[in-house]
Order: sequence, then structure tokens, then C-alpha cells
Amino acid sequence: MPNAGRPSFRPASIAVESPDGKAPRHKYEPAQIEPVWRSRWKKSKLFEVADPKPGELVDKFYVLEMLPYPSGRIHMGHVRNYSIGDVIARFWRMRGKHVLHPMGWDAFGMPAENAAIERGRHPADWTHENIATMRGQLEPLGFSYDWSREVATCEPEYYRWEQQIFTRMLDKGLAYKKSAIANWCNRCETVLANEQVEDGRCWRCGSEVVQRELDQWFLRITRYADELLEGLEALKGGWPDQVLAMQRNWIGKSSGARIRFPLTDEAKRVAAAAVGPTQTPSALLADGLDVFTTRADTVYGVTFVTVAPEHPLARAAAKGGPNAAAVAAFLEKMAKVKDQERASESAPKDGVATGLFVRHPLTGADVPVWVGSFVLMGYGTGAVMAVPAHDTRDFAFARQHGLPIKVVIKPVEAAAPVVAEMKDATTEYGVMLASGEFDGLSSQEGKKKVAAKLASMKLGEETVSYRLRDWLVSRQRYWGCPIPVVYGEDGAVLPVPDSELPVLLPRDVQITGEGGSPLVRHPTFSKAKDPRDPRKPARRETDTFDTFWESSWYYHRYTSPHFDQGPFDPAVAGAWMPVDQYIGGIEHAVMHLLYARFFHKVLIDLGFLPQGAAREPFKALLTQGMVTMQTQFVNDAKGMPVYLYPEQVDEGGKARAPGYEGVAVERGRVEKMSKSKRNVVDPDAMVAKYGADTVRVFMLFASPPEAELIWSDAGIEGAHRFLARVFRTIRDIVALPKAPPAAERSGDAMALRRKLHQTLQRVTVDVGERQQFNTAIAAMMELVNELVPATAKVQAGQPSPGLAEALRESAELLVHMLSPFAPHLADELWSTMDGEGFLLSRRWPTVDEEAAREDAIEIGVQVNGKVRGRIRVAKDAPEGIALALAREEASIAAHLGDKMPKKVVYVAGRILNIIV
RNA sequence: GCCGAAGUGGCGGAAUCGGCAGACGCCCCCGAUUCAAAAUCGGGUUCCCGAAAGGGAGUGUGGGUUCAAGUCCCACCUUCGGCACCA
Repeated sequence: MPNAGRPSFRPASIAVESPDGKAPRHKYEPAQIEPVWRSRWKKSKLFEVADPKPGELVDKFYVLEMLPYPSGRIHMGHVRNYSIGDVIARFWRMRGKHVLHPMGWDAFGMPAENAAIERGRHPADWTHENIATMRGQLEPLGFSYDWSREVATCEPEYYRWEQQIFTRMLDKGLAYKKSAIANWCNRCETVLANEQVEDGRCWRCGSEVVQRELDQWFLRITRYADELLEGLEALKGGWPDQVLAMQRNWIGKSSGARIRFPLTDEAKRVAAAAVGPTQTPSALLADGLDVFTTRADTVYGVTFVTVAPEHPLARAAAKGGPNAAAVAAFLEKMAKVKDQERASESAPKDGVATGLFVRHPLTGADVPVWVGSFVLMGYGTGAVMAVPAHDTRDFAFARQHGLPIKVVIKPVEAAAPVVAEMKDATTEYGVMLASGEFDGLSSQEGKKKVAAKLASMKLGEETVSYRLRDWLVSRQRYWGCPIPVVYGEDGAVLPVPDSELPVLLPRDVQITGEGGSPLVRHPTFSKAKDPRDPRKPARRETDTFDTFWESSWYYHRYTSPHFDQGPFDPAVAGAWMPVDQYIGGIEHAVMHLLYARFFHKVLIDLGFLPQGAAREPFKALLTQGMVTMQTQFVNDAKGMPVYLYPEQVDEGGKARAPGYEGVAVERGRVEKMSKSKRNVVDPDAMVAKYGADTVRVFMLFASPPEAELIWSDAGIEGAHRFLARVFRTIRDIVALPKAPPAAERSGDAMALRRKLHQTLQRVTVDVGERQQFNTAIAAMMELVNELVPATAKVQAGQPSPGLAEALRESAELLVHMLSPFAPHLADELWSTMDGEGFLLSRRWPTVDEEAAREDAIEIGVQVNGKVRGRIRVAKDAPEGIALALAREEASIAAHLGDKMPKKVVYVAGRILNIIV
């Protein structure tokens, strides 16, 4: 973009006369500078970006920060996230990219409902107020958002489209209903979120939480399991390896075999009796008990079979099996224990015998069926064949319950273990034994052959299993997007037709936290008409969507936020997508990012996006760490900690809180900033005190983006001092008398230019490639540390040809480099040097490689691996020269003595190591 | 428990590909400036021994590979993130 014709702006800062009447001084007053520049940016619509026109070749760059939940006030974690995003957005715009940088609100969610319960506020009012407050808090930080694209997900203009997407998913079989377990409080008659369960009790009334089955909506994300897994390959390099690993493990693909153990007659009878005459038996029990195993080679070592407490056979055994009472008691006990604890390896291997038997598919032997705490219904088939000799958990279970152990694998070059002497299972691959026709085969071979044999008997097959489960999207809550379905009198599940969308969330509800979802109790909401025949009544679905739904597609909506013919304009979305840089907390590494990836693929497959669109929505991902701070507390009469806000502690470490005045404050651990621990710093107060630029620079300087950031008041002072130093120094440079151009450059001038261009090089790489903003700022600090004495030298009139020009060049390049970090200050300083327009509209400066070049560098010289001195040599000096120089160095010669070097290791430009 | 990270001076951190540990900032100390203070400017600042020159130790712990390890390998400890209804 050419800069011609742009007006220059007047500086907003005012010169202050010093009281002694000497030269006017300039004081860095952010409060004077920042509002002026923000209003100039706004007036010129600097941050609004036009959509690429069809067919136009645009070098676009989509920078996206995870949209916030409007919880009430902005916290430092948001400020950090958005400061990182803003540096990236501004940097790439200066690099000539056409940048999209939007912001919005993830406005549905539980806290709004909790506020309604606790304070009687309507969730809609509470949410809208919070959005207004938080938008107001973001404004003074000077982020370069295109606010004309703002989105709030609780608006019908937004959620109507996710209703439409849902009906399309329903058509394709991607959405379905099945029974699932939820936390249930009998007293409040309501479903509880996991975080609302404290020690197995309801957080509100304290009564015991039970597991209850409900018919719920699921999305078939498992259909995309393979693609979600394989897609990770394409993200290598752009996404952190750790996130890719977490997603890979979450999907948890494992290859193995499904093996069917036929039921004995008695087991069949018990199973049939339990399901009753009208219901068909579960698919899991149709012709036998299916297990999933990755070790088909150990099938001859099966001594029992373990099923999950939720397994249909366990249920049946509890109702009518030979050991029904004990099984029923066990099932009741397990209903109160979370999967996480049940599956833990150190957990007791609780279990109970069902008294039922199945037949071994190859030997025909009767195998007892047990119910085990560690078997999870959600994985595989909810049943495992137990091979205690070769599986750690089965081994522990067998020992605990006195079940037989049978060795069927031996190491290749050792004898088979003796059962009586075994202390643990031997899980390594080896050679099969005591396995009939398979004896002598390797584990790898055996797995295939066993599976093939079972397949020929129609009692098994090779298969893959995923840890990933289908996504449960139903919530029995009010403040969410209504699921657009009605149920006909005949029980038919009927999607709401497009013409009747959106299904509006009614405003007139009673929110008490008791008696189930407010939508169920609403007088008219659930009363609907049958779309097939409007004369017939139908019952409307009262569940709402999981709020991960909204955040799974919002990044598309930003591309055409006002489009009213569909969720987004496919052409515009196609032009902007994929997101080039996504930035957010590491806590979203698995769920949000997996759901969003899934949605993006579904949107393409449903035709909402062009078929040829890139199948991964986020090309690059930056996961930032949390903002933490020391907690401080005093002890109350019972010795319990009473946490204090930072402002409740005076400099002497004494409390100022009511009731605890003057009490010595104890310092607790450093924890994530949270209201409950009161270790919070209000962004507003910091901006008021130091200015937005200082807050931004500190956030970026204090830690690398992916690491935890520990807030410190002293640290922010340092950031402020740096900016004040930049301000003063550049004003001093601008005020220098103009000298005629020097014909030659002094050593000082060359050294300064070298530092300048090396700094530009470092900042360019640190921001553009490494995304290490702390080191970029450190580099600029180093430059300023050299500008200060150089400026003083010129001010003092000491001759140094070319230095004044080098200083001017430095000032000019520095404001460009600094502008993504401290945009208000940079534009202000730019205006004092008669710069045109805004820095954001200018091009990022180019490194003068010649000026940056370093001819001689210092390298360390080691004697026997210990550094004994340093020499200054050319970067590519040959070994002979380096060695000769080293010998001349007294400190090195002293260590060498007259010993002959045994070996010399020389890496040019890095190290010289002499071994004697 | 499982999956993924992190651990470096008094503090936040730097060291980009195995090559000078501690860049930059904070704190603290000394000096200049000032009637004085703040601010600013200059200097010092890993620890131990030493007056100094210099020497020794040192990147969570224990081992290993290497001419050379904060960086690679093995084991362990501690802290943090996620674990499917918090977002």
C-alpha cells in the first residue's frame, strides 16, 4: 500500500518546561498519548478489512484468538492472549499481508445460569452486560480488531445457523440419539456438570450424586476418527508437537481383534430374561459376548472374561443371575465412582463374579464372567478377555480374586515364566505356546493367524478400536442453543424445517436450579406442531447444545458475520479460510481443537464450504500459558486461610482487610489468577496506572508465550521504564541539530548501524518465525541501551562522522519494530519525526545485511573441555590461525604449558577445544 | 491413574542445530547529578575460597553417551495443563 497522500499527524504529547528554565524536556505520559491515537485509528477505520473479491489474488492472513466467555470482566489471561495476537496481526499486516483479525463472544454457558440462580438476573441481561463491560475494557488496550465483524453466539442470528447445520447432520446420520449416563441430584432434580459435583455430592445441596441414564443426542465424531488422526500429519510444524501428541492419544487408535465368546445356555437365559420379551437384546449380546483385544496371540491364556459394570450382561446378572445380589450391590457401588478413578492402575481391582459362563471360542472351555471396576463401557466393547499371565491389570485382578493364571507366551531366547514365581505379568511379545495349532508362532504372526481362524469360524475379526467416543451434545440446561427437533405423537424424531428456524430460546423462564431444565417447565415451549401434518401436535426437544458447539464454527462466521442466507458466505469463507494463526490457552489442546477440526470437515462434507477447501481449519497454533500470581492470606480463628487481594496487603506485609488489620500476611503458592484465591490484578487499573503499551509490553516480555507468566508489580515498572526511555531517547534524537551528511562513517557509527540491523534481524525472526516476543523486546532494549550514550555523545558535540545519521535511522527503524508491541507510543514518536500516516499502514523495514555483518567474533577456548580464555577471530578462520591466536593468550598458554595437544576440536565461529 | 509439559542466580527469564551458562529485565549495592528527594545517568551484582591475581563448584535428583550436555539417553522427584456436562 503506498503511503503517498497520507496526512501527517500532530504529536499528542506536550513538551514540559523544566522548572529551572533549561531546555524543554518531554515526559512520557501515556494518558496524554494513547486516547488520541486510538480515536485517530477509529476515525480512519484503520482496522476494518474488506473481504477479498471473487477471483482476486490476495495475500491474506487470518489471525484468530480464542473467543472469550463473557464472564464479567477481562482478566490478565485475556490480555496476554490478545496482546500476542495483536503483535502477530500488526506484524503481518506490515509485512504486506491482508489481515483478518476479529473478536467476538462465546456467550452461551453455565455461569450465566448460575448468576440467574444466585442473583436472580436473567442470563440474557447478565451476558449482554458482561459483553458491554468487557468490550469497554478491551478498547483502551488498542488491539487491532475489526469490530464490525463482532459476533455473540447467544444471538438468534448466530445460533439459528447451528440449528440448520444440525438438521443437515441429522440427514446424514451424523447426529443420533442414545442412552447415556449423567450426574443426577435427586434433591434438585437436575443434571449436574462434572464441576458441580464435589466429592460425589451436589455442590448446591450436598446430597449424594447418582448416575442416571438419559436419552441424549450425540454427534458421530468417531466416523471422522481416522481423518482427524491422519490430518494431524498436515499440521506438523504449524502446531506444537505436544498438542499433536495429545490429540493422537485422545483419538487412541489401536489395531486388534474383536473376539466373540458364545454364551452358555444359562447365560443366554439370564440375558433374555433381563431384557424382557418386547425388547431385543443388546447388539453386544446378540450371539455372544464380544471383547476387543490388541493381543489375540494370547487368546489361549484366557482364564476369565471381565465386563464393565454398565455392560448389559452385568445388568442381567444383577437382575437374575446366580450371584444377583452381590452383582447388584457391586453395580450400585460403581455408579458412584468416576471412570477416571476406576481405571487408575493403582486403584483396587474391585470385582465380582457373575456366576455366569461363556465358552472359549477356540478351546470350547467354560470361562467365568466377572464384573470389573477397571473395565470401561465407553471403550472397545465394554468387555475384555482376561489373560492374567500377559496383562498387568488382569494379573492383579486374578491374584486378588484367586483366579487361575495360564502362560501362553514365552520370550524368544528364554524359558517360559513359572506361574508360581511370577510377580507381574509378562507383557512383551514372544513366542506362542500351549496354544494348540499356533504353538511356535511369533506374537505378531499369531495375532493375524488367530484373528483369521476366528473370522473363518465367524467368531471374530481383525478390527481397529478408538479411545475417542462420540460427542454427547445434549445439555438439560436453559442458556444454550435449542436443539431443533420435535417428536411426533408416534415417537418420530422430526427435524424442524428451515422455514421455522430459528427455534428461539424463550425469555420468560424461571431459573431456580431445581426441577430440571427451565425449558421443560416452560408453559408453551415444548408444545409444537408436527411438520408432517400441522394439525397434529408434537413435543419440542427441550435439551440445548453443549457450548463447545458454538466455538466449533465461529471462525467461519467472522468471515461473513452478517450473511443471512446461511451460516456464512461460502465464497468469502473460502477466501479467508483457513485460519493462518490461531492463538489460545493450552487447556484447549484436545477438546475444543478436536471438535473444531471435526466441524470444519463436516461443514465441507455437508456442502457449506467449497468441496476443495483445505480440510484443516487452523494452519498454525500457538498455545499460551496461564497468568499466575502469588497468593497471600491470613489465618482465621480456626486456622483456615483467608485470602487477600493484593491491595489488602501493605508494603510491610501486614493485612489491611477488615478484621485483620496489621496481621502479618503469609505468602502462599503461585497459582492461576482467580477470584476465589484473590490473586488477581485488574487490567483496567494497570492500564490506568501505566498505559496500555506498558501492560502489553510487560505481558510479552515477562515470559515466552507458551510458558506460565507470573505477574509481578516490579516487572511492569521495568516495562514502563523501557518505554519511557525509548520516548525520551527518540525525542532527543529528533531534536538533534541536522548535520550535513558525512562522507565517511566513524567506527561508532558503523557499530551502531551494525547493532541496529542485527536488532531488526532478530526482531523480524523472533516475531515472524520463532514467536518469541520476550527476546524480541530484549533485543530492542539492547539497542536502546546503545542509543542512549550515542545520543549523549552527539549532544555533547563530540565529533563522530555519520553517528547523527545512524541515530536518526535507528529512531526511524525502532518505531517500526516497536509498533506491533506498543502501537500508541510508536505512532506518537513517528509523528514527531514527521512520519506520514500510521505505522500499521507502512511496510516493515528491510535489514541492511551489509551493515549487520560481523567480521570478527569472540569464541571460547577450552583446554580439556574447560573454558580458559577467549580469542577474537574471523567467523570462518581456519583452525591453524585460531590455534595460533589461542597459544598467544596468556591464560590459555598457562594451562597448556609445554604439553603436546592430543587432539584439537575446532568448530569455526563457535569453539576451540584443546585436549592435552 | 492415563496423556502432555515444565524445573537454569535473590526473582522473571536467555542460551535458535550438542559448542563461551546466566543476554534482557527486576531486586539489591556503589557512584554522578540534586539544597534534598524522586526521576535520570554511570558502574557492580550465580555461589564458595581469596586482599587481589586466580581457583573451585554450578542449569530439580541420581546415573550414562560425548573432545564438549541446560540441550541427547535411562531412572526418579516436584509442579502445572487435560481427562469427554467449566469454558
